[in-house]
Amino acid sequence: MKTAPKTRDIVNVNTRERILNAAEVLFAEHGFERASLRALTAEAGVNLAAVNYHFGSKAGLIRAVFERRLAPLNAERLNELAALERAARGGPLPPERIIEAFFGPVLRMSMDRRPAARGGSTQRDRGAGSGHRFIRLLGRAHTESRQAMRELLEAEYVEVVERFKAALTRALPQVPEKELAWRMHFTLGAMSYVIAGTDAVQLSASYEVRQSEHPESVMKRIVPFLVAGLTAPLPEAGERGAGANAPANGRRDDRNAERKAA
Amino acid sequence: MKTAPKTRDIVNVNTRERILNAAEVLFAEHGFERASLRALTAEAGVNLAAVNYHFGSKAGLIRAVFERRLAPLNAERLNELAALERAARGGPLPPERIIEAFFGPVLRMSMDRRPAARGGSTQRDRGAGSGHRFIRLLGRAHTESRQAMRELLEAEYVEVVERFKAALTRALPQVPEKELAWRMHFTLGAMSYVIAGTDAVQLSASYEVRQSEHPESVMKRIVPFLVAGLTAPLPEAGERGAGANAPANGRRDDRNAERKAA
DNA sequence: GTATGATTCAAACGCTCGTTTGAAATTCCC
DNA sequence: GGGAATTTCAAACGAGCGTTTGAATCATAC
Repeated sequence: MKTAPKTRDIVNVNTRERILNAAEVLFAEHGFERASLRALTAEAGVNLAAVNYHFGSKAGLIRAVFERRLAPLNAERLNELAALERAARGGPLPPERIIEAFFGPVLRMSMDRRPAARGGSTQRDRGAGSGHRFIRLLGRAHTESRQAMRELLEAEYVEVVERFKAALTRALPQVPEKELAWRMHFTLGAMSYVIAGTDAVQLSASYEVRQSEHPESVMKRIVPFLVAGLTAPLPEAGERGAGANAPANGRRDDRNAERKAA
Repeated sequence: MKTAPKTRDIVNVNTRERILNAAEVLFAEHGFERASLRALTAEAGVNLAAVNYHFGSKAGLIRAVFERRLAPLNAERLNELAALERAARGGPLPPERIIEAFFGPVLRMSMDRRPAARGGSTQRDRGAGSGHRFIRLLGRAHTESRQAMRELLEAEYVEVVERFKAALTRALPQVPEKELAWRMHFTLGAMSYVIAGTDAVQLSASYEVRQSEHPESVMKRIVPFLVAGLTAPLPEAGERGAGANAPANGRRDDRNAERKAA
């Protein structure tokens, strides 16, 4: 067909990477099941059998797609957290810094719109950057329910989750461990939803909201939201608290009112 | 095979409902793609062709599964909201009541563990209640990216979203419309993640957290979290507020840049 | 009882999928 | 330059999918 890779580019793009790049695109676009190896290898301009030759199976390919990007991403998260802790000299970190260290690398990667890895996209170039594509894929993976996918992500995430949980525990000593686990769960949900970009309920009229918003502005919006949630008054304590009836002014400088609970 | 439905039960369970019930189970368990009509009709104890006879196609079946439950669910949401507004006599509602009106019906439905609809589950009875099953399915649908699914949900949700958005706008007048749209987006993300029950990153050690937790206690935890987020200090305004300790480096002083909105 | 319409059934159709195969092409190394 | 290893290729395999078909069965009204 349109395979012109007889004459290799100056920078020879090997088959493995072409497959990985095409897989990122198509998995993000159609999901893991619906993206067929035939469509995928056509997009990459390689032979159908190449996937099984290089990755053993489709499942192996999926694993490789994640390993290629998730490891550096999580390493960056840990780096940022370590830098914060170094700067804090043993003191607790501000929760917003922790959130930023976790979410920032993802958002920054989602801004990465350089052409894929090593001059890859030979076929029709989709313009979208490799990072951006992977982040969409990652969001999808977060809400995936297949056992294999869960295990794959869990393995990659285990250290990151441990470290960030510890940091948050120190940053929010007034929040009991169980409560904090739940709040991290809510936090992860909000984040996943955002990076997945698949708001099934497009908020109707305000649909345009998400369109063409810059990642930095997303960060500016989500961090206060999550920090407020993480530091919210504890549920079991007293009244329903928060901005309850006397609502309006989101001010709530009663911040450390949440003294309750050990 | 094990099909004994020659002798109908006293309460005749018609084929349509048996299919819908089995579809709920298997779609929730394996997803829409992976759950085949063959497995589904076997579970229901009906003939393979019955799906196409009664629902036209697999897509028609999916649509029917949602319509059967989503319409009543959203009607209940609107009812609760209307009751709140009646009680408030024109005044703004407390945000936590609005959250509860939106999330409550879902959580309550997830507690519904009565046997399916009309004595349905003839095959091996899975014990799980029909409501519970559907909610898991709904959570999955929320993170689904297929165009048809998005449109289906959007159609069912459009009125609910409009009404709740209006209520929140009135309850939180200090939050600009665009900011509120984003915060609703985050809110929906946290909710979807919870009801989907597919936390890919199981928070490792605290994995047991989500296990066997009662819905009411989930509600008690998530409502303060979300209300705090919805009423958080605005990002462009003044300090990062919240529980921010003081210190740390990353201070960005460009604060009130961005004077946007209405 | 018999005609009529609705429903169920076993079987097959056409298609796409992931994977395998064995030969051809290419690359590598001496 | 030649032999071995690696990589690519066209083709096919076998399985599973959603759907269709046409006859058998059932329910209902005369």
